[in-house]
Amino acid sequence: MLRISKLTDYGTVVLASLVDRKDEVSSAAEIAARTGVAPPTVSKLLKLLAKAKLVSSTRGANGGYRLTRAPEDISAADIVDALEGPVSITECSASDSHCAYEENCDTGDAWQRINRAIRSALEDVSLRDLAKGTCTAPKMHFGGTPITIERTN
Amino acid sequence: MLRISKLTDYGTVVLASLVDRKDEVSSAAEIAARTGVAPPTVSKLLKLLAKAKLVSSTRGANGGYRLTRAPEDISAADIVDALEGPVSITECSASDSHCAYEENCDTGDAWQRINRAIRSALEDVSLRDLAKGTCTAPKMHFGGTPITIERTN
DNA sequence: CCCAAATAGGACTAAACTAGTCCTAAATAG
DNA sequence: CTATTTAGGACTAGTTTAGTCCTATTTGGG
Repeated sequence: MLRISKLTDYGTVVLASLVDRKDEVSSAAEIAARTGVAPPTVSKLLKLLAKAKLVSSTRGANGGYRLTRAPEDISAADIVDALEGPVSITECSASDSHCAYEENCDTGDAWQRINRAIRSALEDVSLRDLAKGTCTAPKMHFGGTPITIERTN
Repeated sequence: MLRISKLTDYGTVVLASLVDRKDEVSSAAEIAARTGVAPPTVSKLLKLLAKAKLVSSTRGANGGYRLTRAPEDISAADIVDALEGPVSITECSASDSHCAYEENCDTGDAWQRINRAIRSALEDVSLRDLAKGTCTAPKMHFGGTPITIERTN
């Protein structure tokens, strides 16, 4: 029940690989090599993460990405929001959807309580916590062969 | 982020429609008429819910479904489990998957903390709570036209 | 005893979403 | 000026989800 997408999963791996490199930039290719995630996918992820301001980018030769904030200040909620959008547990509790029965709806309430609880759980875990190890991707295989994830600590 | 499936959403609507009918059985067709959810879908849902023992079924003429327990004793977690399976937030924290790096993995920890928090949020909300109103489905449309959900209370 | 009303179970189709790739443009260091 | 690297978006393939339908089984009632 209730899965985050693989992309988000990879996203944490990518971000985790930047945790101990606050002062240097890493190119998408380097990150791909380090994490074992396919280069085009890393690239896509970094673009999304840059748009969400979780990483900053430097263009041109010797360019690359770095975290914009300390790993302690990036929460799992930030990552999920960046990569999956702020969609909510039910259509009906998503901010931009409105159901025709809204006026006399009491249910939303219960779902929204659940929703808030989930959010706060996600907000309580920082990238630092997630980066303690980096097994998030593992069960994954690329082209049939299991990938190798390098630990960065 | 983190959506439950529409089927689960409809599932709560279906279950909610049984809340105040503890002593009679309702046929799938009746429930479909009451909730506005398409009959085959209702049927499918009820089979799954019956398999999970959230409803009991009576076959044959005048048969139908009823809740097996009081609405207070059915949690949102039960419903999600019944309709989506006990899948977890990451592949890696799902009970039956094992990643190659498990032995030296500390990350799972953080995700699993999130996972537990989500579960407990789901366990804290009962069908009774969810049934206070029944707008869960609404934003949905069938064949392009918005459906009408009858309130049962 | 037979028929109609129901559920059980599973096969199947279509639509939506996700993952992943690739191409072109713009920026920048040397 | 050229090689490197990000930005942005188009596109494809694969998977998953939603939804439908068919056949078998059970059971109440005429």
